[in-house]
Amino acid sequence: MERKTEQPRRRPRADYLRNRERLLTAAAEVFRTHGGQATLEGVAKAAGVGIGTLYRHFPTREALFEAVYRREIDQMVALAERLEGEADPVAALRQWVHASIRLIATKQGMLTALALAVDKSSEIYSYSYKSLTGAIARLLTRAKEAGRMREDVTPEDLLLTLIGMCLVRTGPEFEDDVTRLADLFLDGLTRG
Amino acid sequence: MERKTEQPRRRPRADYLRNRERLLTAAAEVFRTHGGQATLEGVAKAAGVGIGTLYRHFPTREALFEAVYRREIDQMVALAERLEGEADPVAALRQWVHASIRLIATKQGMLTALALAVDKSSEIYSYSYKSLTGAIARLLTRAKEAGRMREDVTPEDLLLTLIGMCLVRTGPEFEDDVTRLADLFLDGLTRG
DNA sequence: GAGTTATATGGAGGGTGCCTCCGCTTTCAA
DNA sequence: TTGAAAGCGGAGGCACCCTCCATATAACTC
Repeated sequence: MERKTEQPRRRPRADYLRNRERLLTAAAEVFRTHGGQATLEGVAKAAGVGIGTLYRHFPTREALFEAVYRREIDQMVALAERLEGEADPVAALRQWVHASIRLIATKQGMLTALALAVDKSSEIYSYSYKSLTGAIARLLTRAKEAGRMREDVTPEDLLLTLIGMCLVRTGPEFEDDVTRLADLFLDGLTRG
Repeated sequence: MERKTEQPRRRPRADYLRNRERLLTAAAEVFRTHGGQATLEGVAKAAGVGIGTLYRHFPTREALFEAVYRREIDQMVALAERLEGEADPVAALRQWVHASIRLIATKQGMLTALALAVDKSSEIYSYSYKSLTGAIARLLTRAKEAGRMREDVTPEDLLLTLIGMCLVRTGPEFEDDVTRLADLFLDGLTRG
């Protein structure tokens, strides 16, 4: 028998780490400016590496999206957890929605990129969907327990509506417009 | 001076009309099954014409979308006009929303196709947007005049939200899911 | 129904992006 | 210093985009 766990023979090569970092930085920038139509060759060029290198680091377009945006998803989840401490559960939910819209606004192209390119069966999709649904669920439950929220609203309802509203708007008015729409929706779900 | 209006010297050629019809039929089918990623070469093939013929009839991808879907937009507008006669203005609005979702459901791929491929400055976009906004405006005004609707809701709010909700769902559950979301939204806007 | 002309056809071809593959280079560590 | 594992880049094959034009054909004229 060999050893149970093969520990890596070598530490990662310096060029590997350097190129990976360059690719992520370049990709975030290129997606932000070009949206979902950004070409991967453009990302590689911006990062100053060959296209082959990009594909070895991120074998699919989705893998690249995932690496670029997982951080943002995690931020949204973390914020929801922090807001569980808020006294007013409806205010907490609304704050979370507003903050999420603001976050997405700074990453113009993120959502379009995800919606256009990401297969619903992919890992990044289910990871994001599950994390966010879970985060919303806790905020929602508190509001319901306080009797301040329609009982039949699910976390999915809220997440999907929020995403949909973000998808139909673009440009400089994004944050204001989407916030307005989301508030209309939230007003209708809440009491008090 | 020549004659003011040049009347066409000849009537349209039979093959022109035939091919145009074939292209529209094929395009509707291909978009329905493949969504916005459908290739135009695929459409030409399905129609049994050369790619060059497709491009002469519809010089851009958007021109083809426009020709295929203008009818559907017009249907939604016509329905809104018919519903202006309804006694209950809130019920009328809800009926319109439900019917629109049902219509879109049968054209799976329509919305994705439009959202992915259509530039916001294009003719089909502004035509659709204006027609639909106008149609909704009249339904909305009646509901407001009856004191049954938030005063600060605009037709754009409703249209964008509806489109957004349609964008985030796909598959066999489409109609039920989207109707549910839209009802949540409408409930929150209306009184009585 | 033959000739004339306007109109329409199809597909080759040049351009671009996708992704794979593999010979060469760099880094690590012995 | 040197062997080999790990990583690199870009050529190349494929698919699709769209244009262009030599060829084909429908409509009109007499």
